Amino acid sequence: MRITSPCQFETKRGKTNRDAMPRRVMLQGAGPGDKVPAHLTSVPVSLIGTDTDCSDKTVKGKVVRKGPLVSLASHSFILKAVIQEEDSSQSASINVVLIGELAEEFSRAVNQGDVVVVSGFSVGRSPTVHKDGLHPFNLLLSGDTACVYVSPPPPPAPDDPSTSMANQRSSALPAQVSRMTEAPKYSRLGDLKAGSVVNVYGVVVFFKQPFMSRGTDLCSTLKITDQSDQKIACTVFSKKLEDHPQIFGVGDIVRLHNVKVTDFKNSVTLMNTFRFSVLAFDGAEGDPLEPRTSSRSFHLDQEDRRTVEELRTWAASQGLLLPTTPLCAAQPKDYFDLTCQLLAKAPMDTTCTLLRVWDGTRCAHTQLKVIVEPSVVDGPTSFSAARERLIADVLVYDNHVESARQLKPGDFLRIYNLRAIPMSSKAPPPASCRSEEGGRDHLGFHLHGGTAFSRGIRVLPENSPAVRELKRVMEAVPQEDGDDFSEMNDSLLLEVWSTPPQSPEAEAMEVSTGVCVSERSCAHDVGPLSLSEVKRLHPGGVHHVRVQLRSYEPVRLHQALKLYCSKCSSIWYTPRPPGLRQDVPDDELVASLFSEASKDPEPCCPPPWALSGQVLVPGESVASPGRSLSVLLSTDFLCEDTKRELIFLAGATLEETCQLAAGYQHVVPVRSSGGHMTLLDLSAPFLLRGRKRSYGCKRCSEAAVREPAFVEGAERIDEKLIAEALGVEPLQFVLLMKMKLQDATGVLDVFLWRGAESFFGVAAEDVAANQEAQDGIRQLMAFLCPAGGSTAQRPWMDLCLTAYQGEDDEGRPQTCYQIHHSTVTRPASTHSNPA
DNA sequence: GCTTAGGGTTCG
Repeated sequence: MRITSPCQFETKRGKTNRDAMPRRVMLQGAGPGDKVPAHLTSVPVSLIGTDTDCSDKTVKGKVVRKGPLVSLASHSFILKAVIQEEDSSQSASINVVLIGELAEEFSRAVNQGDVVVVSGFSVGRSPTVHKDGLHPFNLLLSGDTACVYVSPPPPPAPDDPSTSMANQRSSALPAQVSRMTEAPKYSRLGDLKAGSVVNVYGVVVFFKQPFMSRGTDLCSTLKITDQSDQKIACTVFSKKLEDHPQIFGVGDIVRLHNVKVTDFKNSVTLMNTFRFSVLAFDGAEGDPLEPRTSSRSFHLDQEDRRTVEELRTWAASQGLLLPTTPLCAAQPKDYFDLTCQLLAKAPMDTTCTLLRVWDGTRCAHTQLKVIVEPSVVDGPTSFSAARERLIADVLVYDNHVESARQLKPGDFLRIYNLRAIPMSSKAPPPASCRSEEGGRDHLGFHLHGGTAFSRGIRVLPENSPAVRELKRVMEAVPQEDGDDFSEMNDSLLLEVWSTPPQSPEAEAMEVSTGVCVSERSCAHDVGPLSLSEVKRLHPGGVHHVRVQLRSYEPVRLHQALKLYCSKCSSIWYTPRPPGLRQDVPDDELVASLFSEASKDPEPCCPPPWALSGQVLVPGESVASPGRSLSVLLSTDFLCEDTKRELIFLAGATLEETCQLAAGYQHVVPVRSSGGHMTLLDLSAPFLLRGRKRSYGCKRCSEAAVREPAFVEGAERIDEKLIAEALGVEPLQFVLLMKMKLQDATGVLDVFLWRGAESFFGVAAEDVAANQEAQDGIRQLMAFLCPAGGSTAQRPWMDLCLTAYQGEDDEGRPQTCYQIHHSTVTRPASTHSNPA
């Protein structure tokens, strides 16, 4: 999720001195010392357990998953990967956690698909075994002895059409060289030099579907742009359709590898070279980051994702995304792109095919219907009268007849540059056509021959956002003929597509309908405004609106949970709440920080104010009996009532720490370092209280283990007191969402942040700690914005918005909005039991 | 063997 002011995002990127770094990720065949030492013996993954003597052992496996490189404080890194044993008859996978420089080097030098041999590891319990179903233990690689030996993947089979770029390079070049180019550099489109071969990202501003050239190949042409604001043409020639970019529309984002920069008529042009590859992405912010490619192996890392997100944000700010037009909005003489489903098709003659399509909306104009012989129709030959009113008859000509031949009824299509042709009522339509009713403005839909203006047809995959939206609209259309359906008028269908009616009467009608499910708690004496009125006003005001929720980000709600530092105003990504997925840092990473800290305990003398002791971790079973851990107790808290309130715990795993946190009021995880106690890295919680975990700001904290000041008369210690003593600036859990609101006059993006807790009626801290609170928010969002529901089904909300001056990504002033003083009041029926 | 295209609305 991207937002603009008032919040600043922290980008967490460490720096390391690469020249000073010893190489411990060895490329086999790259030089001396790159071979796995002969005295090491390989151990099968299935035999790994905590009793494995790891000192002279190696584990070999293919890297089937490589996680992002996550930076910790002190310029250190952590990275998680999964390796899979290839040779064993029953394939076994195990998590590998790398820490420090090794993690950074691994991230740079190892790709998914590589075979690695690891040595110098230790074995720990995998905290994610129940979730990922992988090996109950994991391999921890850190310190000077840990080493990774890498072999490039085997060369691809000669008949494999989806040969990856990495594979080609690995087989064509020495390993060392291939790895140097493994993290590709991308050129800005403003910096291209003729004659060079480059990798680029760009937003598509023009494209043609692949078409047959006069030569031997299919040809695609693109025009792309980026923040340097150059529009660069790109031509792809290849006989194979799968080599071509899969562009669905203007605004898509493409990543091109190995394109040659040439000059044509004093303009820079890009052309594919023999190592060319392309990925395409949806261009809308918030869409899944699913690359479209027919290559089965490609490399996409965090940096790539970040680049795509940046381009999406930039493209949105430049208005580069062009929406398609629903049938109900098609006007005579329009050229438009139509996203639709094919119901039936029929050949008319050798140069013309009829496609019968619908998109769930009804054309506002009387349509020309094409009469065909039922025997030549592919698909149903007749539909109910109600459905028939929603069907558009599209005639496609010439080169598009061949594309139409490949289509099957049921396919989801995008038809580019479709023409709505007004048929004059004075000149009678051709004999093969009849109008639905007698009328003046009959519309015919034609896809003319040629490829100008992207003209063509493309099948969209079922999982694409456009098709999901299309299905959502279609599902809202009643299935049966009936009175209710015949009552359904065009304005309702327009509303389903969220195309605002223009007339004030329509506005008034819309605003007055619907059940309202929220209330304002503010005392502002202002009247309700429409969104279009709000947008016309300058920042600085407070507005009351009645709106529906059109969409929201992040869709994965746990990502709305952030950690906020009130001192430096940074918003940090949250650690994953138990049981949910999160990117950085997740529970596995937090767990490995504990594991790392619990290894090789150095002797450590307790500070004078503390007493050392032992605590027994409750054992789960005979197989894993409880063990004793050393703890420090503050002497001040040894008196009768408070002695169980604060303990400093060293050498415990995350799992053990959580178990102890259930029995003690306040648990501070510590480790010994250089003979004295320190806190763990601040990616780990500095304090656990029952299920609640407290985190500190990496920027503002100066952590040290110190005795909390006992406040005279205070009955209990709390997070604040402990954080102060430890020099930790505690982070606050916050909820942050971006919502797209709509009313009959338009849409408006607003933030829900400061007002989020009162909006949802829940504390962010509780959302972080318990599943019920998370489920509650999820249900509430589903109620406000039901998946598959029509706009008409969405409840209305009375909201109070504050408008303020923020900045966009380039620092330009932009009016931002936040929801405040508003609470959703759900009807009783939606208070469903989470169980 | 190393081109092909190099956008810019229509027969119907």
